[in-house]
Amino acid sequence: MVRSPRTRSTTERAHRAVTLQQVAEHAGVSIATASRALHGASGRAVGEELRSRVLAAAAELDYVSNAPAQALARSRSSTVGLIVHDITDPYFAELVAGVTRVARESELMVMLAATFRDPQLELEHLRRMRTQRADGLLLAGSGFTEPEFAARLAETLAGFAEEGGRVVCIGGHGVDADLVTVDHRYGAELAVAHLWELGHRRIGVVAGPAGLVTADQRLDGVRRALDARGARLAPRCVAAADFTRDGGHAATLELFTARPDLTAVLALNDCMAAGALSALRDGLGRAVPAEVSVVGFGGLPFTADLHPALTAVRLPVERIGSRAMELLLEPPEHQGARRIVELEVGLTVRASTGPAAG
Amino acid sequence: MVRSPRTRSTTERAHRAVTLQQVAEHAGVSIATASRALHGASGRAVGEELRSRVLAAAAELDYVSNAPAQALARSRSSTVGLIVHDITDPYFAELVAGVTRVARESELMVMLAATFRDPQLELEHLRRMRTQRADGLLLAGSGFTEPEFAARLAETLAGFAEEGGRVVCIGGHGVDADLVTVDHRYGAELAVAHLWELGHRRIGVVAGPAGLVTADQRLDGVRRALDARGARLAPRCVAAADFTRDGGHAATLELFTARPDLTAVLALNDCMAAGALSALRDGLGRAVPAEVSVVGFGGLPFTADLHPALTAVRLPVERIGSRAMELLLEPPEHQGARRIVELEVGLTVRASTGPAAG
DNA sequence: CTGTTAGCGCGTTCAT
DNA sequence: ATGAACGCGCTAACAG
Repeated sequence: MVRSPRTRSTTERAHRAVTLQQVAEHAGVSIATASRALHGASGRAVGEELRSRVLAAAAELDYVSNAPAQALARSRSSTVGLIVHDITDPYFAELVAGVTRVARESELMVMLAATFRDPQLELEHLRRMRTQRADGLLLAGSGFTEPEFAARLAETLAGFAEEGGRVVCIGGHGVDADLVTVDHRYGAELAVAHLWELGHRRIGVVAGPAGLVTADQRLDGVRRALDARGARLAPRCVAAADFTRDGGHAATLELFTARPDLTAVLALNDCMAAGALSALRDGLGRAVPAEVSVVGFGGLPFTADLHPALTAVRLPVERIGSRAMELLLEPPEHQGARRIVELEVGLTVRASTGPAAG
Repeated sequence: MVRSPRTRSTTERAHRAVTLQQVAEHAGVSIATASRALHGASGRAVGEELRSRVLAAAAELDYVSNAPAQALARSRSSTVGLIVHDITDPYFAELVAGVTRVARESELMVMLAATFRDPQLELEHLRRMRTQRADGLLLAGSGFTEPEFAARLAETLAGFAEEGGRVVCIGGHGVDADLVTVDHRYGAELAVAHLWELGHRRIGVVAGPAGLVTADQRLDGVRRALDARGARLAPRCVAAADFTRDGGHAATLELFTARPDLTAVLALNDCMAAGALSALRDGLGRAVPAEVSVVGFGGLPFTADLHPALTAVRLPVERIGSRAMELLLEPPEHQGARRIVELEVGLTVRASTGPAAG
């Protein structure tokens, strides 16, 4: 069985890896038997005798199966795509941890891509995931409300689904796909209720960029919670900025410039809350919580080490990630029905909130 | 050209994706021409006329190339593997950010895996990356000094390299591969020098688990820095624990139980430093920096928001990640020569260090 | 239980 | 410049 010695382009791999073919020859069996012995599927079991001979041969030759070839033959890549906004945000890091944990247990590879909240980039990554023929897609980024983007996203996802790919969204999306989320509005309600009970009536909101579903939901929750108490969220009581620490810092300065009389600020994510604390302390010279109370959103571990320790809406982030991955794996029972998993939110009260100043 | 209608197993993708074949037919050209028009390689250029017809057909049919098939045909997967210890550690998150940024620019997919500092898991992931025929491997985890593991690691990497895969390590490894790192010893030296100048003579070290190359190097740096000043690092002045926030907390308690007279503690990573601060404040009731000074290692953004703001050895983490990815892409000029890129470390002095108490 | 064989979708020689 | 045909490594029918 002579192998035709085609010349190789320089970009090609230097030496070929051991193939199933070689294992089969080495074990003196057919290639099919080798495949079955190694993966135990199709055509039922293999005789004990041959099975062990194949395994021995594989071990001896240091055989490593070729996933791309398997993917081609089975039209399943054993790979899932995970798209996040910003991995340096502990929220997404934790999410990724949850996803990868389940993925490993299921012997799936995770392809990671970050959008940095750029819709264009998101579409680009999506396309790339399609190219890779990912078996599934976890969308933790996205959530842009901009209509044209939403349309293109829906289109791309439809294409992906049509080819048999599964999609699970994390956090609110305008997309018709399975969803793992929390009740962001209720979370905001918890935060407002807490502040309200402490006597706060002038509450500012450090918000994320407009046009992100999750951010909008949280803000909406604040609004409704205040409405329910006969209060109103004045426009000047909301400052929007990047969903980052520095964004939170800037937004807080802006907020207190417009409304120096605020007694509490609710940041719509943990990173922004960290920025808010810093702005209040170093930029504005307001004591927390003596003069101003601060609440975060997420409640990730690092918020316990902020100063003062942050009161925050608690999201089960690792669970969100792992549940999303699980959902991707469980075949949907009812064809076509959109599955929605809503996990619980809570409030972790720590030192950054206190009674409203006189 | 009748397509044999094989029945599909249920695990297979529902509907086939558009193939190059179909694009070619739709454009009325051969499959080879379609391929060339779409990727512009091999057999030189394609006539303007046909080229645009192919492009139009591809767009019309929403053609998305099949990466596994390409990988099989070209023996290149356009995929790199990235192995980290713990993504929830901001250090690794930042590293991942650097890697993915460059990967995107180079149109490469990144497969992420986390070891949680389990050598077994690391080997398992490595194998999986081989299976995927990753073009390259970025090893940010690993760094275990345990001989048997090192041997198996070397073996696996050798196999990977033999098949044409490239490997770049991040941080010290006992592995003979290209390396991007910093001078951890010098970083430790900076920290010790800083504390020494402030008058500290009884310095404790909150160390990571033994058997990690990086941790060992940092500890060694401390040792040498103290030696150079005629001091000694007593065994009881070193407490080891997990490289995590809680590990740092526990180790600090242990440290001060054994040596209540310490005036400074150097944590060998940022997370542990966060734990140290918490232990000193809440567990031990020692004021920082009035009674005890604390230095971290990494200097990631979040350390600025700790209380007090952390003095830390500053590592260019994002750069480390991006340089590693770049190194993976640059073909080595001198065959066989191991490339080592060493990036600069510095010291960020903030509020957690001060003069040694009386 | 085991072997034979036909594709999976694409890149790439080799003719034309 | 274009097309025909082979093979990449593997899975899954099908035949024994």
